[in-house]
Amino acid sequence: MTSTHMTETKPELNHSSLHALAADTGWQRQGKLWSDLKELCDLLRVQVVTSVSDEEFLFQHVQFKTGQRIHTIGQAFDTLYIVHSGFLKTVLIDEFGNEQVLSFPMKGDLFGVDGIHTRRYASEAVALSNCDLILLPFKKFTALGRTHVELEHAMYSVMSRELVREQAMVSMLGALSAEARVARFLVSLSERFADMGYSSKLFNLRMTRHEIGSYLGLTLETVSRTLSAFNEIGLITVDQRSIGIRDIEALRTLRRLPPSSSRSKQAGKKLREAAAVQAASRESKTEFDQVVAI
Amino acid sequence: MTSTHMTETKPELNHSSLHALAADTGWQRQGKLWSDLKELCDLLRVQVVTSVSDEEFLFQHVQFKTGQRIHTIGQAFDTLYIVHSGFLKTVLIDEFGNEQVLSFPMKGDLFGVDGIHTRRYASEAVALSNCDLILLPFKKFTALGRTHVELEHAMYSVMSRELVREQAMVSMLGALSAEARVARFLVSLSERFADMGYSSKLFNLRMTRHEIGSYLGLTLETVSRTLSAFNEIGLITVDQRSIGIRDIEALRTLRRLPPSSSRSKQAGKKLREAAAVQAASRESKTEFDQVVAI
DNA sequence: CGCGAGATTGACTCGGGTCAATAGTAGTGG
DNA sequence: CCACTACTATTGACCCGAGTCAATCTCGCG
Repeated sequence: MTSTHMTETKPELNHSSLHALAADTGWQRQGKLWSDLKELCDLLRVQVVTSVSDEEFLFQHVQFKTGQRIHTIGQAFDTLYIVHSGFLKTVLIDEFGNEQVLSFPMKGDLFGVDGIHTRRYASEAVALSNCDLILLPFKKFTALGRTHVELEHAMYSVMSRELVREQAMVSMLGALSAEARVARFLVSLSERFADMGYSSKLFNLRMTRHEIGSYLGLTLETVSRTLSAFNEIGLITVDQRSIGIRDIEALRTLRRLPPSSSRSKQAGKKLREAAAVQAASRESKTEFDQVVAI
Repeated sequence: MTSTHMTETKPELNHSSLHALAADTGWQRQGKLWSDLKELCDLLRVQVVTSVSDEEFLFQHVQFKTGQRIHTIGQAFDTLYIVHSGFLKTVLIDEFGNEQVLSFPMKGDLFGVDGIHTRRYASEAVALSNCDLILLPFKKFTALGRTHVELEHAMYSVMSRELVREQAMVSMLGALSAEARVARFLVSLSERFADMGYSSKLFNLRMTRHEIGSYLGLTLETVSRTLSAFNEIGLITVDQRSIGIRDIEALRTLRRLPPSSSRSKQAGKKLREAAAVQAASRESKTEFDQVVAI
C-alpha cells in the first residue's frame, strides 16, 4: 500500500478501505501547508482582481503518495481538489469493472466537480505520482463566494472551462483517427509541461500506454504502435516513458485520415502522407537542449 | 430562412447575419412570456426549497423557428438558455467546417454554459423544431444567486450534472460499439420523452441520421444500418423518423462487442447474440398503446 | 411533376482491435 | 548481489467492425 508504484489491488470500491487509506496518509504536514485565496486563483489560472488577501481564509494542503486513491466513486462529496504539484488520473468504472480514464489532472487543475450534483463523486481519482493537493471544502467555498464576488465567478469560469474541455474531448473521440488523437495528446501534454515551467520538448509520461489508450479511446497496442510510427517518421523520440518532441507543428496539424462523419471529401490519406513528408523535411532542425522535466 | 425545415445555408460564422436573423425573429411574444424562479427550477429538475416566489424576478421567453440559430461560435456571451419546449442541437465546428453535434437540448435542458469561461460561446445552437426558450441573463442570474443561496447551488448543480453527462458521453465514445451507442441513444431519448410526458414507446426523431451519427461518432450509414438491424431483430420499429421501442431492456443491456481497452475477456460477440435472442423471445409481449409524441 | 434532402442498402476497403510472443524494468526477497 | 516476479512496452499476424463510395428509394415541397 505504500510502495511507490501502482500495485494497489483494486479494492472493489470498498469505502471503508478507502477511508482507512486516507487515515493512513495521516494528513502529513510536510511541505507547504496552506494556501490563501490569491495563490489559489493563480493556480487555477483565473484572473482575480486581487481581493484583499484575506489571511483568515486559508486552504489546507494534503499529500498523497503514488497509487493512493483521493476519492472513489460513490463516496460522499464534500470537497473539491486543486493540484498544487504531482500527477493524477480520474477514472470512471463501468458496470463491468472496466476503467475509463477521464482526465490527467496536473498542476493547476481542479477536480471533484462531478460530485456536486449528486453529492457523491461520480469518478475516482488516483495519484500517478506523489502529489500535493489543496483541499477546497465546497460549503466553505460557496460561502466565500457570496462575499467575494470575483471568486464566485472564478468558480463558474473554471467549471465552464472544464465543460469546454470535455466537449473538445468528445469532439476528438468522435472525429479523429488514432494517430491524430495520439498526436494531439502529445501536443497538449507538451503545452501543459511548458506552462508548468518544465521542458516542452523532452518529458516523461506519468501514465502507462494502457491509461493513455483508455483516455483516448484506443488500445494500448495502438498507442504503442502509433508512438513507434511517430518515432520512425521523426516526429518524436520515444524510449519507454520518455518522450522527445521533434516536430510539434507536424503533430499539431496532423489531421484525421478520413474518419467519421466527414462530408468535405478531402483525401485524408494524402494529408497523413503530407504530414509525414513535412515532418521528414524538418527532421534535422530541432535540437534537444532543454532540461528534462522532473 | 423561415421555412420549417432546415435549409439555412451554413452562414460561415457570419455574426452580422446572425444578428440580422435574431432581429428578424423580433422577440415575438406569443405563448408564455415570462417564468418565475420556481417554474425555472422545476424545469431544471432542481429541488429548490421553494423560495418566496419573488414576482419581481421574472425571466423572459423567446421563440425560435425551426432552423434558426440561437447563438454561434465566437458570439459574445451574456445569457444562458433553458428549453421550455422544442428541440435543438448544439454543434462544434472544427477547423475545416465539419460539424460535430454535442447535444440535443430539449425541455428542461440548460445550454450556453460553455460561454462563461471565455465570455464567448464555444458552440453553436440551432433549433430543430419551433422552440420556446427562457432567457437567463448571466449577470442578473449570478446577482440573484447571491441573495437566494439555493439558486446559486442549483446553478452549480446543473453545471455539475452537465459535466457528468459529458463524461458519460466520453466514456461511451471511448468504449462502446456502434450498436451499443445507437441502442443507448434510443434508450436515453425514450427516457427523456417519458419524463416530458410523451410516450416512451413511440416517438419521432427530431434529427437526421447524419446528426445522430455526428453525435455518436458514427457515419449516417452506420446509424441507418444499425436501426435497420434493430428493426429486423425486433428490438424496435423504424419508419423514417418514427421510432417504436419494442424491447427497451434489450436495448439498455446491449453491451459492446469486444470494443476498446477491454481486459475482462468475455466474448463480446456472444453477448450481442444473446441480446438478440433475448430480444426475439420478448418480441411479442410489447404493445403500442401509447400516444405518439408531438 | 420534378427537384432535392434524407434514408436505405450493397459492395468493398482498411484502420485499428484481438491474440500472442518477446523483451525491457523495477521492486522483492533470499 | 542477483535471480524471481510482476508489470509494462513493443511487434507481428490476423481479422472484423465500421467507414467509404455509390446506386436507389421515399417523401415533402415548389
